[in-house]
Amino acid sequence: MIRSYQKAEIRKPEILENFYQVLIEEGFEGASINKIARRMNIHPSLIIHYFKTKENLTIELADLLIEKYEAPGFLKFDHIQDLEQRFQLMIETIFSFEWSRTIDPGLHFGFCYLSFRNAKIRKAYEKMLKHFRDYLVHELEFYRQEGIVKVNNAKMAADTMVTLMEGLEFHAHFLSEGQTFEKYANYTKDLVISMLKDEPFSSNYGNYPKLKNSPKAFIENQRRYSHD
Amino acid sequence: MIRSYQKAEIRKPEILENFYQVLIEEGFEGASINKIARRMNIHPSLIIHYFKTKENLTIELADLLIEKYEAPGFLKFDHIQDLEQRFQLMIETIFSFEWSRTIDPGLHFGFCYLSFRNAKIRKAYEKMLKHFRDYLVHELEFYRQEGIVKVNNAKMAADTMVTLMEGLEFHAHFLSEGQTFEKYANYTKDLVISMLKDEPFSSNYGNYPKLKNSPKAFIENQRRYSHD
DNA sequence: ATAAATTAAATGAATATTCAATTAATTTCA
DNA sequence: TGAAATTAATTGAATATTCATTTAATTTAT
Repeated sequence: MIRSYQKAEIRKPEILENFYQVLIEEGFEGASINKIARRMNIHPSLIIHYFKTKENLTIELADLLIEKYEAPGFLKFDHIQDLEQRFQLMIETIFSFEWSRTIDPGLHFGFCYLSFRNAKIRKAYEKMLKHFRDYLVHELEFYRQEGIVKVNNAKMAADTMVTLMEGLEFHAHFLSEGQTFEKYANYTKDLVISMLKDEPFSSNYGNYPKLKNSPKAFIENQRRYSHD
Repeated sequence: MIRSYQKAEIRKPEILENFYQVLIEEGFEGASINKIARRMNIHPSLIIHYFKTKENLTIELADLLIEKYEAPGFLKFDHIQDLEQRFQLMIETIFSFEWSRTIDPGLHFGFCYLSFRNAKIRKAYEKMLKHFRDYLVHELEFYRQEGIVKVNNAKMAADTMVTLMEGLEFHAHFLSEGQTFEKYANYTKDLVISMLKDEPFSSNYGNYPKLKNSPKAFIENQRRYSHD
């Protein structure tokens, strides 16, 4: 066997990346240290050497994936002057297909489940969600001061936004019936906006001017902040 | 080893019940045929005899749990004359703690995850959710005719109700921060009602007259229909 | 007596993990 | 600068354990 030497700082993330791929292909039941090693042409014990136990490996992967959501750049819209537009881009972003696919949806549910059994994973997940929720609370309070929204309970509203964001994936998997992600996402956006603006639902339903090319808007925003 | 003979029709559900318990205690990774057998004081191969493979065992358990949700009695409110009250009891029921705990929440997420990897489980789950959604569509159309609600897209509204019901468990697990289930559930109910009645959210927020003793109301309704 | 229910015994494959040995890269010191 | 010492990366081989499953035998009920 030809050895290919790598520094730990290269090898460790490489192992995590391959673990991620094996998980997608084989699921949590099917993913084993041997399979990761085979895939990488390295010896299984090298994985143990770096992570000690499989549990650690799983936890470190969870942490890594969760970091993706906490990357702050995607959720900065300060460059947009018009506050109404800025607000809408935020809604557009967090209910976008691209945003929902930051990690593989199957794995996402897998880690959700694991968080019921592993305190560390649960904590990490919780922290990420609360971090996101607090960001939304902060934003909502800003938009309230500026007269864009009318929320009397920002925390509850933010909780609901997180929950609906989560629900979007649930719906896409179980209830979409072949319809586009966008269709139900738009409905959800309308509901959220009517909640935040305190207007009857029908006044938003279908009327809210969806940004054309929302993926592009999202990606553009991503590009904008990827180099700082 | 003392043998305890049971007919298949007794033994099979008994195995499923014990599998359910082992799953709660040990999770999907930890649950094995041996552990189920040990728990029951029977031989592992008896389980194989009845279910052939572990996969079948899992699928049959999923089917069984899903049936619980499809039991029609819990969702019949015809005995209430006042339509507004009847409508509210429906909302109260599907967003109640008791309803959400029809099955263990951890397992619920587990099966959700499994549905990404096993087509049969996914199908069963999907069928159950759609069945429930269609029930809601039917009810919403009735209440619309009676002037209780104002929905112009019953299917979307019903999808959202299912999604929010699902989201309630998600919230309870990750975002509740020790607060009661009811607190966020009430917020969700208000949101749903404002969506269905097409009123501004604030006109319902906190004002919707929550039925006192909602658990009792739920259990009462359960009792009422458990013997037919 | 026959079929159903149950166990016994054995299977092989896969599992995570341990420990010692080997090779390469890096640092030390002359 | 360049050999020697040290550390880091990697493999090899072996571990015990657990796993689902098979086949054959045995017990019980009808």
